Amino acid sequence: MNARPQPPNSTPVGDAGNSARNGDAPGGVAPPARIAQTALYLEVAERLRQSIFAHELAPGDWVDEQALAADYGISRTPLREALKVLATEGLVTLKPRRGCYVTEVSEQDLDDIFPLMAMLEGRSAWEAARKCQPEDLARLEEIHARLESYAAANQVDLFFEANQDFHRLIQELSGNRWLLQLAQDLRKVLKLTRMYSLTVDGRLQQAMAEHQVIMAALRQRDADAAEAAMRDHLLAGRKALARPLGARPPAA
Amino acid sequence: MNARPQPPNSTPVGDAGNSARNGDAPGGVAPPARIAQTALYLEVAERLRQSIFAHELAPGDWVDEQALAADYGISRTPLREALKVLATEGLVTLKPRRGCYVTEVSEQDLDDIFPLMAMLEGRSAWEAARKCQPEDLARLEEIHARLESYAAANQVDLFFEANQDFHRLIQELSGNRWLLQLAQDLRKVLKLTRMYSLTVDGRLQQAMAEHQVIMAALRQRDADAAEAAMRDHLLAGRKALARPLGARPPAA
DNA sequence: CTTGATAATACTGTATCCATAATTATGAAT
DNA sequence: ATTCATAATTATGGATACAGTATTATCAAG
Repeated sequence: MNARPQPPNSTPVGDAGNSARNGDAPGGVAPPARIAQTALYLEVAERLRQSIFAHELAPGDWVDEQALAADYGISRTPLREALKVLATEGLVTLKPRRGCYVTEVSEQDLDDIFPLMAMLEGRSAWEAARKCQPEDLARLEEIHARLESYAAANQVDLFFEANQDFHRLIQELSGNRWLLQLAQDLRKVLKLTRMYSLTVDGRLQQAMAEHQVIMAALRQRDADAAEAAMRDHLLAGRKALARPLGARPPAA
Repeated sequence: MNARPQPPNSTPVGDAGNSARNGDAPGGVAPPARIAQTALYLEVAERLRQSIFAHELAPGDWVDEQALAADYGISRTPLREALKVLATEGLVTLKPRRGCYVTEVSEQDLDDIFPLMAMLEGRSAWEAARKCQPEDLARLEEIHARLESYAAANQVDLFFEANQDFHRLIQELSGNRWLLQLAQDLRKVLKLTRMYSLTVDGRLQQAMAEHQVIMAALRQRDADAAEAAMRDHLLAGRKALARPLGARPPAA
């Protein structure tokens, strides 16, 4: 029992899994322009995540601490702290005395994770349907419209981004901080696979059709229907991912 | 793309959230007897969790880094790394430049978390019912029997421990590593509340009755029934917790 | 030529040190 | 007497230095 500097003025709980990002030059050293209010290790963690998602650090790769520290223009200390965070999130694996490796996601992992995501996102949709206000729905409609145009133009990358926004907004609308947290943790892991499913044949159109059902349920504020639609949407996503895995070049 | 020391020999993924513990003297310095294969920061993290669950570090408390480091007989570096991990788990809150505080769980948080736990543990029971083998069931029966005797003797602490084992084993039997991970993350947060619900009136007996239903479903390998029973069990737990919160002395 | 042991190298893990920012205490002015 | 401003103290955040262990390369023996 101690509270020397000051008992926290009733701040309920911390947001683990921040998303700080700054516009540092990718290869340059950090100039003294760091007035940042956000902890360095969190910025580094986010930057590492981006590198991992972009497969600059590919699954199975060894993470060279001093090389990265030199590259980022920082010392090893905040980098190591960031790696601890990513390890807790499951993005990297820390082997004692052997270093840090980017996590590899197996087919089994996907089979395990997708049903969970379906549950969590289904629940999000359920809660969102009950709580969302007209202005929330409007924001969803806006993203939905963007998705539509991206799908029509076959803009896979933009579609992917907007799709993330769509799902994330629904999770936020659920108003359940913990639900959001869990879903995002799993999504981070899924992003390791690069989700090539979206590039498959008519997956974009199929996804849009599924989104339509979700939107319809939300508009009617039918929680059970929204939950079912979202769950089906996720499970369909797993199926689409099932076929092409392994043999799919980046196609940049 | 780099893999200098050695490409990880196909180890799929790391277990975030280790549970390493050694028998160090609580206040003594760590002698050179550390041949430990487990990283120090993980040991420290586990020790901090125990302190938090035991309310030696109570919700809202400030965590004094150097005092703790001195107490543990280590430097601040591994302690800080451990705190980053706990922050990611949601057990503590790191405020930039202001220090580290033990997370406080609100009533709202409980309302958010319990339905999630009900979902996750329900799913665990569902998967466990389909996958469990006779020997697995035997282990469950053993724990179940212990619970029965503890309940009869009103041994709350022992009951609590065995109850954790019961739930955890079912989650393990689900064979879904990610499901286990999510459920345990949430359970850690719930443990912050000390779960006084078990001490209330006939809650132990009620919990046993609910466990009976779960066991019956598992014996018959009825996945849907097991899921429903587990879900109801968790939600009943929330109700039991609803009344007495706030006014419940430790009663050591 | 292959296989084993030994030495060298390099990286991880921990400790110590320094700078910066926040909090607190003290003093002065209203 | 109360309040605001300023200075001192203290803790956090980051960098650097050091120790220990794993890996790799070299060399010798079979």
